[in-house]
Amino acid sequence: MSQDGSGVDLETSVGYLLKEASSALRLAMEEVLRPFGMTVTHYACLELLAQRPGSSNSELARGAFVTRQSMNVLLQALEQDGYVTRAKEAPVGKALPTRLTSRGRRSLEMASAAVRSVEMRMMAGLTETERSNVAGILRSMVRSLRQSDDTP
Amino acid sequence: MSQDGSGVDLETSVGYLLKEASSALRLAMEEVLRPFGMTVTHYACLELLAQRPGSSNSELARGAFVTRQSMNVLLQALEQDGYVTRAKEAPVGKALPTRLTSRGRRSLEMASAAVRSVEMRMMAGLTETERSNVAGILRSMVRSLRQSDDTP
DNA sequence: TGTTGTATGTCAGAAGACTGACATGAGCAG
DNA sequence: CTGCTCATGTCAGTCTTCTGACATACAACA
Repeated sequence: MSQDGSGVDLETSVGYLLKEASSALRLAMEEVLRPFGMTVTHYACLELLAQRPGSSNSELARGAFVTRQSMNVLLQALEQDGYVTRAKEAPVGKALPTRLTSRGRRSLEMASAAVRSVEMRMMAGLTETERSNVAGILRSMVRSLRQSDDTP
Repeated sequence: MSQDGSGVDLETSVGYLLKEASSALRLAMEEVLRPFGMTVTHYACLELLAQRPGSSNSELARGAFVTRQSMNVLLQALEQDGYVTRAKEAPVGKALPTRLTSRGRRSLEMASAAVRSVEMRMMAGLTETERSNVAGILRSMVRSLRQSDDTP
């Protein structure tokens, strides 16, 4: 409708659509997490800790797709507010294992239900075949994008 | 592998995979745009203006998935650097039509080629059927997510 | 006419994330 | 053992984006 060969047609560009989808997802998640006073990264951190207890700051940062500096700031706040506990000494290296407190677990439980409802809504408009393909497609794109990304 | 019913399994969660994919795309785009001294939002703004000349600040903001306040800051910088021109008076309402300068067009041309190469790489790992399905899937997810999002 | 609602541009302050930098600890080659 | 590399934690400063707020402009309507 708007392209003649050069340039990127935003209407059909998968990159643009991907950005749009992630933006919509982010908005929807922020909306359901707001009642809990929780940001998306905040929630991601707790969810990661629930599935991988004892993760280090750097591991959590990678899992939440932020820098370890950003995750560090968040972890300090979460510890101060009693959602997580961090080992005072590193059992090995410098990595300090982090774990959820019972308060963190309770908080996560509610948030997780809210987030699940968003994901359900997101998948609701897809056909059965689409639903079974989407994960593989996204994983393939990630793999391709990282091809010559971390090999400079 | 890690879930028993409650919680969100990050390994298979489409929401998480979507976030991961958009993060990878963002990183890859930042990498190819850095040589041009251009951020992703910066590029998105120019690309939007190329396809929809005369767009207003608010229209550009919606197209780039940021707030109009953020886009306003960017536009002021772009105008000062000579990439765009903004009408001094609104022909109708308050919206100030914005257009690319020749410098902006030249700058976009190079950036656009770089971004296209990233998108090509992203699609490279997909099968023919996946390639023809991905746009529809993303659009469906966006539509579902916005269902009761802007109807509070 | 004037009132109400919606959309826009813009300023100011706050929050979140990033880059840069430094020190520490582990692993490995020599 | 020593030097090198890599990963980690953390502090500091900066940047980008967001939220909040206000004024303006048009449209719809009583």
